[in-house]
Amino acid sequence: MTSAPFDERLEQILATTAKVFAAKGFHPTTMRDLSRATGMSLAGLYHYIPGKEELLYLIQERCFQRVIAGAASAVSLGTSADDRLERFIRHHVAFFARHMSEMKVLSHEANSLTGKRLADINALKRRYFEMLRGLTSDVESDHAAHHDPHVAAYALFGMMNWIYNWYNPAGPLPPEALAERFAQLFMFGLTSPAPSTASHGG
Amino acid sequence: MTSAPFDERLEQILATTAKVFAAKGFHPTTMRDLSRATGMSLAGLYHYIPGKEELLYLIQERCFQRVIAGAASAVSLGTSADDRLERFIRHHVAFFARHMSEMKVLSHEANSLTGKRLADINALKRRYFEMLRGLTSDVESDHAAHHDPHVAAYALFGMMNWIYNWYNPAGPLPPEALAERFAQLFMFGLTSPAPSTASHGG
Amino acid sequence: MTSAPFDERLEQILATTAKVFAAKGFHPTTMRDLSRATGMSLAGLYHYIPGKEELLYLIQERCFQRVIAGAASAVSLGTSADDRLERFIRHHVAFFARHMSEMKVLSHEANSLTGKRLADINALKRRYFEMLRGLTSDVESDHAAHHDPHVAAYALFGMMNWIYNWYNPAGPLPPEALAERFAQLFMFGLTSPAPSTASHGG
Amino acid sequence: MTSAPFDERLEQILATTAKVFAAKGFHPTTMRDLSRATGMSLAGLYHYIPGKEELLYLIQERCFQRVIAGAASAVSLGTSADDRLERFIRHHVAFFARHMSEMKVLSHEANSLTGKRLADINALKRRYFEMLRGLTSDVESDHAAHHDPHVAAYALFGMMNWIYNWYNPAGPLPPEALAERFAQLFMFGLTSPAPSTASHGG
DNA sequence: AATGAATGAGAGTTCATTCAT
DNA sequence: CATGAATGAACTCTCATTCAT
Repeated sequence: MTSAPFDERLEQILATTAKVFAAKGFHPTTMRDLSRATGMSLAGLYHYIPGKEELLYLIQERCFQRVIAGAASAVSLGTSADDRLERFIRHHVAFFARHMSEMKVLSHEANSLTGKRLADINALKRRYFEMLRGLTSDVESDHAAHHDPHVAAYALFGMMNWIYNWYNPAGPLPPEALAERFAQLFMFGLTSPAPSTASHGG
Repeated sequence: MTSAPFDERLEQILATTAKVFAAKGFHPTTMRDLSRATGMSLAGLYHYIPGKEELLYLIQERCFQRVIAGAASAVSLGTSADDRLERFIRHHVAFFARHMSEMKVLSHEANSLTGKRLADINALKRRYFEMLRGLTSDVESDHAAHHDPHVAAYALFGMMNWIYNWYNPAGPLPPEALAERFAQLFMFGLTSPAPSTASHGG
Repeated sequence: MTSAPFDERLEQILATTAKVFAAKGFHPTTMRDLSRATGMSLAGLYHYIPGKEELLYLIQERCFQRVIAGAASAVSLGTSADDRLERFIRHHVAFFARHMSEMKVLSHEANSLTGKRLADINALKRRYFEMLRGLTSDVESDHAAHHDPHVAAYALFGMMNWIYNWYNPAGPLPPEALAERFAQLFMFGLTSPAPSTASHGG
Repeated sequence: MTSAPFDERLEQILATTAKVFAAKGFHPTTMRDLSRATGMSLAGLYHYIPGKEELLYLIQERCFQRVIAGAASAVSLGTSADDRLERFIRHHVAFFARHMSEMKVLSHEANSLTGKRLADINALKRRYFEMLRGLTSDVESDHAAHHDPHVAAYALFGMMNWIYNWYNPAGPLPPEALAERFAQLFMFGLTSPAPSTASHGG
């Protein structure tokens, strides 16, 4: 049983494709690039997917389903509004760091899909966004800080999604530290003092 | 002498092109799209620019020069580190709102250039980034909040540049209000209370 | 032993293929179309035939052998030149109506074969044509109507073979009636009166 | 003024294309074949037409418009039903002989178009068919030969359109003689005596 | 200054066919 | 006997760009 079953092979293709899309962008990437990167023939790729756009769709769809599920699970363990928001942030950043290519493709190629595929992904995006908006809204309520909560949610997403432009998960700043910094920045702002290390234990 | 001079015509072309690039993306936009949008013949366009990539370069280069100059001028009026940072934010958001297309092209097509053109733009980007990093660094110093300041700068840029994904400057939230909210969020965090309206007048 | 023997299976394939070729044309039909239509896998088809062109060849070859044999047998019962010609016409039209797909493929895809296969089919075509030419020639001799007899034969074939463009055997005009009308038209022309119904009985 | 204007060039392309389509068939013909046959680059062709199917459409549409106009004009000179029908036949055959390629493409590629283009051509085809059906109907009335007149019209079209399968206009039988023979066959049948040669001179 | 015409290179996709299992 | 997987070759069409006028 040397030949991998269909799904496994498709998974390989999607993983490789995500890397190439992340590196070159969806439009500049040619099917021939993907053929080369996957080691398959051009026609062979079409055995697994009906076209280039479907590749992008599959990458985005799977990735979104996973972040959404992961976030839901992470948030469910929270004990307070603040705690839940922080868990959301930690999860998002950690997931992004672990799936850089896919998440970059999700963030950067948001409008490279068309028609029904675009609509599908946008529906997922809305779900994910609403999740975060609920959390920021709750935090603001708790702190009697009443603002338009969708602005805060978008601000946070911007902060977090922008990282594909600069962050290297293998660099000196580990994802957990980045997540914590983001959480602190977003909750308490730039002017808040660095939390004492002890505060974690107490 | 009904025909506009060269530079004026080029300006028109760049403005129109920025809109089309913003709407469709750089790669999906064809020279024929630009020919149609500008009302010029395809060959006519080539009298003003040597190629499609140069259009992108010119849009990005001019736009960057202007934000940088504008930011420098805005910041120079600041009376404290906090004030200077807030002025930077206000300026960036206001500029973005006034030049949505160009700024989206700047943010989204950061890697659509190649070679020397890319290097040129990246140099400008670095200058602009360093400007903000200096400001966040100063604010942190003032507040004895010592963190890696480039993370904060990137976070703020992410927050602000992400707006091309959701913000409508002509909608209910005017750019000034958005800028203020961003400034407050970034400086004091989500948990800080809404500033009293009186603070505006006083 | 539920699986049909090789020849039976081949027959099914040819019958299905003829329908698809008739409906879509030889060139636009893909092997995948045939795989779908026959319910077999793509590779499975290749167990029965060496390629797409062979399918067309087999359909044409068998069909031609049958019309030729049928025509010979029908004509052999004739009692006069006129009678023999009429029998040929009746047989051709009836056969066409009973094997619409195959006959359309024969008529319409006459030049979709290449090389030896084309030559083979053309030889059969010539044989069939010569048969009819002999008959029209005899009729003309009998009526002292001397013309180039191959023109008449081609005219009649045109009249009869064209029916795949318009005739529906399941419609109001049954094949026998069509054949009779063609026979009358061809023998006596448009201006001849309709034969009295009585003439059939007497 | 060495370069031919757009329309003239398009005309050349259509003429050449008709020949190639007639020789190889629409589907087997590749755009590269047409590029070679016209002496233009592949991309150059697309300056004149939006795609391969449009070439087929234009060839069929123009050809149909011309036969229809020519037939109408020819028929209008007729002095009796018989005369008008004969004129129609003569015109059709002569036109076919003069425009063999286009007429073969019209006859043989009747269903290679799709969608609106197909509908358009089918509308023209109906018009032309109705023209002939009116004529055969009138002739039958005059001769008190009452049959379903559309069968006769289809028979005649079959007779005439089939010629692309065998007739060579440059061969021993000139188009006028072929037309006359068809007219005689169709009006009076195979059994009618050859018209006296004198009738030609007098 | 401006353009219609033209093109080389390459894009995504399809196809008939093969082969290991 | 049957098939999923795979592929080389080729297809239609598009693109950024050039050039004669």
